[in-house]
Amino acid sequence: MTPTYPGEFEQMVLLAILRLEDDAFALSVLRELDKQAGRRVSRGALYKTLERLDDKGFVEWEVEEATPGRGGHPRRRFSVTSPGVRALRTSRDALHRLWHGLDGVLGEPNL
Amino acid sequence: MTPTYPGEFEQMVLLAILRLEDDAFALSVLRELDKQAGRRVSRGALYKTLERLDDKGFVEWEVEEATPGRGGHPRRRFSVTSPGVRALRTSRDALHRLWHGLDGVLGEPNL
DNA sequence: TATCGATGTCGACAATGTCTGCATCGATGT
DNA sequence: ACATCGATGCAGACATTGTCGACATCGATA
Repeated sequence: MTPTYPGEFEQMVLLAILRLEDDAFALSVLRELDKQAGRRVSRGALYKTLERLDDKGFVEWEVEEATPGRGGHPRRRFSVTSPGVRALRTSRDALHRLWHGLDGVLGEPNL
Repeated sequence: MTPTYPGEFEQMVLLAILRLEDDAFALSVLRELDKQAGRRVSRGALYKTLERLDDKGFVEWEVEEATPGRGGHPRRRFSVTSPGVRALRTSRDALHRLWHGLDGVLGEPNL
């Protein structure tokens, strides 16, 4: 069985969750993605991705314990599992190796 | 119009082509991908990706001027176009920003 | 009570990722 | 001559990801 790699967007979602730590609710992830990566997607797009990451065991979540007055569906706090972190490391390392030595062409990272 | 982002594998292919410089023929790209990123795919998979990158204007190619004795189809030498390099920079910067500060969780890059 | 805001879910469709099988055509072996 | 091999390339099919819009829920507030 050939391993299946996390897609481009899936990686970003995982990273956004890690950065948010205890504040990793879906909509915060959406904002973080926009802020850090300039990536804007609809909520539906994000939820689908989150669902797929859950299927792969890369994220898990718990419903938030009642926040005072908040209507609608209870929100879920996401977190990245160890396999998720491992997958992230693998992808990052592969890209690093390919980027290595190409600064002349790509220029320095623009943070 | 929402820009469409290069996928994970597309990025790797572009990077491999850049690294190979004058030796960027399809099968060399395949070897480079395996060597640097540990990513093995079939030839068909690569050609399809190359075709799509061409449609997007991220790569271009020229047929090789007769190499002494080489049967089969003439091979194509690929190169990344400026839009291709730009797209690569954009993706890289987005990832860098998301990675930034997560060394504690992800560990140092393993080159 | 009508709306609003923050959530979540569904179904559809587009874009990417990936494979297998087939075709081309020098070189080499028999 | 002929069968095969090796390095290429192409086409079809199908799986996985990426992405959206529309709809549902339910406190708070107008």
